[in-house]
Amino acid sequence: MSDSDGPGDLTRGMRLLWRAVGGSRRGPKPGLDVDTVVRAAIAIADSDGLAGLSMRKVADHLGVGTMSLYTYVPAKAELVSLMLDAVDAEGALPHTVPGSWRARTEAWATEDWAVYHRHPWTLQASSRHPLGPHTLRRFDSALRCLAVTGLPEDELVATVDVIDNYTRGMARRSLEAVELERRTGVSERQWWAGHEPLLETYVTAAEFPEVRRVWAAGAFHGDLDSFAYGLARILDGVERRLGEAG
Amino acid sequence: MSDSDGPGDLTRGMRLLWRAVGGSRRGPKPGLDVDTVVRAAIAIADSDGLAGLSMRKVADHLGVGTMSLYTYVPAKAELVSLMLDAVDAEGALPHTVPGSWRARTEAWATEDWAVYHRHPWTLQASSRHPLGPHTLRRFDSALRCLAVTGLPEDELVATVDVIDNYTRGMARRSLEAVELERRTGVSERQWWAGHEPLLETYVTAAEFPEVRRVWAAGAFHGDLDSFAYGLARILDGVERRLGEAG
DNA sequence: GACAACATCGTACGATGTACCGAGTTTGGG
DNA sequence: CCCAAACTCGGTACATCGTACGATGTTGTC
Repeated sequence: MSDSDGPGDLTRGMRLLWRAVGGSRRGPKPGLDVDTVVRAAIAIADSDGLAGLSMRKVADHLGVGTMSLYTYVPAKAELVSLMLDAVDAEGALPHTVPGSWRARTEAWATEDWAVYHRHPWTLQASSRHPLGPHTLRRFDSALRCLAVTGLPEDELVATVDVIDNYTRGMARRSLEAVELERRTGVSERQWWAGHEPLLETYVTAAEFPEVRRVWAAGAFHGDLDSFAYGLARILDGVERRLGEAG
Repeated sequence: MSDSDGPGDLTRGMRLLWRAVGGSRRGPKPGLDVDTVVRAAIAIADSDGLAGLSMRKVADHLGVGTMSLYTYVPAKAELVSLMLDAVDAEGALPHTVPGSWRARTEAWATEDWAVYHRHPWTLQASSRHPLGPHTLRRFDSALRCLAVTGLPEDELVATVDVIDNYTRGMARRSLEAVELERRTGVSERQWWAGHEPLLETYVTAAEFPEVRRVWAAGAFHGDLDSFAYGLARILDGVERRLGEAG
């Protein structure tokens, strides 16, 4: 993760994201287009992660020279911005789900959770990328999920932030195990089995009493769906707020 | 962020983190030690970010050859693991704060928020690093903040996860603006002013009705402390759960 | 005093993003 | 119809990165 995957000139990236780029007239017909490059890059990131994404790999995948990519994309940072926005073009928008605001919000969070598992690299990308049209459309849809609650506008935005951050964070945790297995071939169960003696030694009840207590109670191996549990708590909190306001 | 900042051999990194490294007898006295290297690395990351952290810079800062660092640290990934754990050694543990569980939890979240602002690079590091003793001690302390609620152990862990993820996510958002200004010299207010015409053009009421509505209501420029607001909603949700259980 | 174990670090290698420039291709304006 | 402008393509080159390797020097133990 790094730092340098942030966009350079924001306005330049913005115009590309919003497809406000002047179509050229003269010169040879381009053999590729931005979307093709972005699709190829996403395919590579899906299988190799963000660190495995290099301009050379994308170019090879497309059968062109590395530097030809720079005809379509000003730099890697902008490419990643485009990738992030392209991912948000997938799938249905949550506000169209029938039922209560709570049902819609749960559908939205669950769908996002699935997207993060389909494209784990989205969680590795820094969040300093400019908003593209598809990302903003999803944000609009999320706001609409909660609009019927009648919450004031600033609280609405803050509530969407809570749910969004929670979903990202839990997906990140869940993906750690998956990524660990992909890279080392060690499953989570095997990892715990292999490290249990080490943990028993260092994680003493004297120094970490509460950790030992919940560990002994099986809190780390239980079958509580902690994503759904946490989401339910958050939505309970929102509901209570609705009651307060009237 | 990348991908390659994940640790290689987990057991090797673990032993270093937990300081289970055999002290050597023979040979010249080491001129440095692990903690000195880690402190220097943290100082650089604080000012230059994770991407600005290179082994060469750390070595220069310490007045030694680049490769000498590898005497103390097996690779950069393990160095970052050590840095993350070292940061968690700072400050008081939240469970010692007097008052209700709610007051303690708020203190804990606020303290973490401050840590993220003191060391923004901790949010850029991937979360695939092994847990060190200080990080685990903070986790233990967080569990203790909520233990008096009487929640079942698995729900306790899930609740800590909710709050932790929320805090990280909001800190990340807050730091975007800070980092943007640091790198480009453009303040958030200036950025909005500069992009307002562009936004007015592309973010149409037809395509993004709800975004336009909350924008017009000033939801993005208001002075709602959205971090505190979201935290209050989450803790409300926890309280309601306590009522349900008995 | 010899030898094993260690610290130090110069050199070198393979990646990476991308600046630069030359060469080839298309097309609008005269 | 022609040619210069505007463009695509991509090879080469450079700076920067993590780090493997091995030579050289230093220290503690027998």
